[in-house]
Amino acid sequence: MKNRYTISQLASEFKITPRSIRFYEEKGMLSPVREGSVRIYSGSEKTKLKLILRGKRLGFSLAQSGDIIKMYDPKSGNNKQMQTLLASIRDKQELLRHQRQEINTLLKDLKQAEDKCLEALSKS
Amino acid sequence: MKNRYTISQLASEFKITPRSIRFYEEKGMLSPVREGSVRIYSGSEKTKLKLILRGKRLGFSLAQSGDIIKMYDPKSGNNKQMQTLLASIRDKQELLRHQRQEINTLLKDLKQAEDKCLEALSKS
DNA sequence: GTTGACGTTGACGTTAACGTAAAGCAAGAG
DNA sequence: CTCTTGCTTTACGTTAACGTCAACGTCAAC
Repeated sequence: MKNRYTISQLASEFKITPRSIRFYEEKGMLSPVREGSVRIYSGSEKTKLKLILRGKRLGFSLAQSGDIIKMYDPKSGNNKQMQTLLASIRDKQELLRHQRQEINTLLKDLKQAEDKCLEALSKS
Repeated sequence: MKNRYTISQLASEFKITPRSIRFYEEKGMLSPVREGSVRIYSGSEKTKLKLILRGKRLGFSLAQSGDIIKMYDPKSGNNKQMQTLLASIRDKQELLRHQRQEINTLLKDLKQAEDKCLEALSKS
């Protein structure tokens, strides 16, 4: 994994604007290193960005995506915090399984719609 | 399937406000019958609403949810329109399958995070 | 007959997630 | 040295998706 990305490299790779990346930083979700005043992104920062965008596509808010990201580094907090984290991880899993179920439902419905389309076309 | 719902019945059933339902109507996504001036929702209107909300949970915009809804009634348009509809149905299917894949990826990652949590807790 | 629950239509306010424009530094090309 | 390119910050604008509020109608109940 490469370890040096400029803001516009990431922007073009993920098809977003630099503005968005800076915005995510404002929200405390990214913390690139500075060289002088320019932002340099490490591989793990890039991964965070990827997770943010994936979250977006799945309909999560930035805050929610932020929560998910936090789950990736155990943060080595105390015992109680760990329990809390574990609980929220399981919540998120539950939510994702539910979402997957809804997608399956929609896919089934769309398959029916597709069939109706094909039938209509065959009769023309 | 019942065939008469008032706006607040639907609102409370779906845990949203009447305001939201009227908003969806403004956007042309619902068209309840009027009795005098009050809105009466049929079973199929209710189904539309359900689809709108499901779309929302899956991260679709209202416009996108609107597109999905249109796919459910073949509209009996002409041949060319049907082809277009079929194409967009397949696009949406593709998108949903992709989303499902992303969910699976996230679930895998969360499972790892969960394991790391459990391990950290067992050592305390 | 008025109170209260429920409905209506505007109109304006709000939040999230950026876009856009202004103004400036820093480094390489000509 | 100037020009261009890419990055920076600051600040205001925008869009989607509602929330909130005001002002009113209506019908049953007390």
